[in-house]
Amino acid sequence: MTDHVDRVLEQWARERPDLDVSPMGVIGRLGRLSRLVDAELRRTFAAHGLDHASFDVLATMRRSGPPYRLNPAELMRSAMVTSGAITQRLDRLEARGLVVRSPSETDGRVVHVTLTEEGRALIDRVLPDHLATEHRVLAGLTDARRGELAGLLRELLESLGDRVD
Amino acid sequence: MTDHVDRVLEQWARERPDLDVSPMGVIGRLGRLSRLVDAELRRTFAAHGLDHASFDVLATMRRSGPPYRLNPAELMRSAMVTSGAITQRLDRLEARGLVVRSPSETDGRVVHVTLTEEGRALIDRVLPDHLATEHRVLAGLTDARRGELAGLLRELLESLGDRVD
DNA sequence: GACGTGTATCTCACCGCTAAGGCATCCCGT
DNA sequence: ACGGGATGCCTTAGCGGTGAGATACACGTC
Repeated sequence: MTDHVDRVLEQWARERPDLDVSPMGVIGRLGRLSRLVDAELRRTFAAHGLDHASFDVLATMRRSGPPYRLNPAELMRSAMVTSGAITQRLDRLEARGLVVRSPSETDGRVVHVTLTEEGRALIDRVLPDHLATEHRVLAGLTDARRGELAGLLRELLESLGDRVD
Repeated sequence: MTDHVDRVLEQWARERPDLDVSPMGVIGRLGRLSRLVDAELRRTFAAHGLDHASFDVLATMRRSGPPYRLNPAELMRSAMVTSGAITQRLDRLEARGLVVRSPSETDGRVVHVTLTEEGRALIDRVLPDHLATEHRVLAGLTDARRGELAGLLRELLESLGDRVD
């Protein structure tokens, strides 16, 4: 009963017994899991004509609550991508009529991004499907194990500076 | 003491109390952690003139042991990317003289990829730095917590079909 | 020994992200 | 009032990945 990473650790132990490769037990698995999960989520997004990047922006704006308005800078921090990536995401979403950009009246540097009615309708349509997919992905863990995992991941995130407040 | 994902869960609870967004507690954190860790590892790779893709191929070949020879298909399964991605990775590595491709003598479809002496020297030079970075990334967890986390991630990976043997 | 199915690799068009830099605007100390 | 640093957003070149498809070869079956 081993996974791919156990195999990798065995190989390193044989080839480079002088090195301590134990952190790969966590980091290697994080990477593989992230790829597997993303691939799974991607199919749900595609079924609604979306990709991960577009979904992320729409979801971030939706959960911010009325009036569904954020700035590119806020979206950038939330998504952990560069400003250029946000500009391009917004270009695509705006071209599809899912968001609109407008200049701020109080700060000439700032742009308001607002979810359109179609954007809000789309994300509300996708969300239940998306959550069903996420549930399915985690179906292999009991609720208790899921709670433990979420707690450990939060600990690690906080130690890396992913704090709020 | 909350992280970004706790904030997200609060927002959804306010905006869509009808939905069970609990799986985001795991999947959202997985995604953020993966991005943060990748960004950290990238800097170490860059310091040696590498990127994640190149490092991954070189490391896979190195840990396979003498004669440091694998096929594109094996690299593809290990890296979980498409065949096109492997072709391009090998093109780049071959152009730098870090691997060589040669036709199989026994199967006309198969290509042998072999680590050159420079390739082996490079990966052995990068590895200690890379492992030091991985250690640093996990420094916020005790050994016991790291073990728990690795175990939970393996459980989830196995439930998603990432088994060997 | 011809055929059909499956496997291994490569090709190519397209897509999203990064990194670096540019420009406009705001804020603050003097 | 003003100069300098910070901030917000956009631009662009280049890179690595996907997805669909092409090509070549292997192998079992009739």
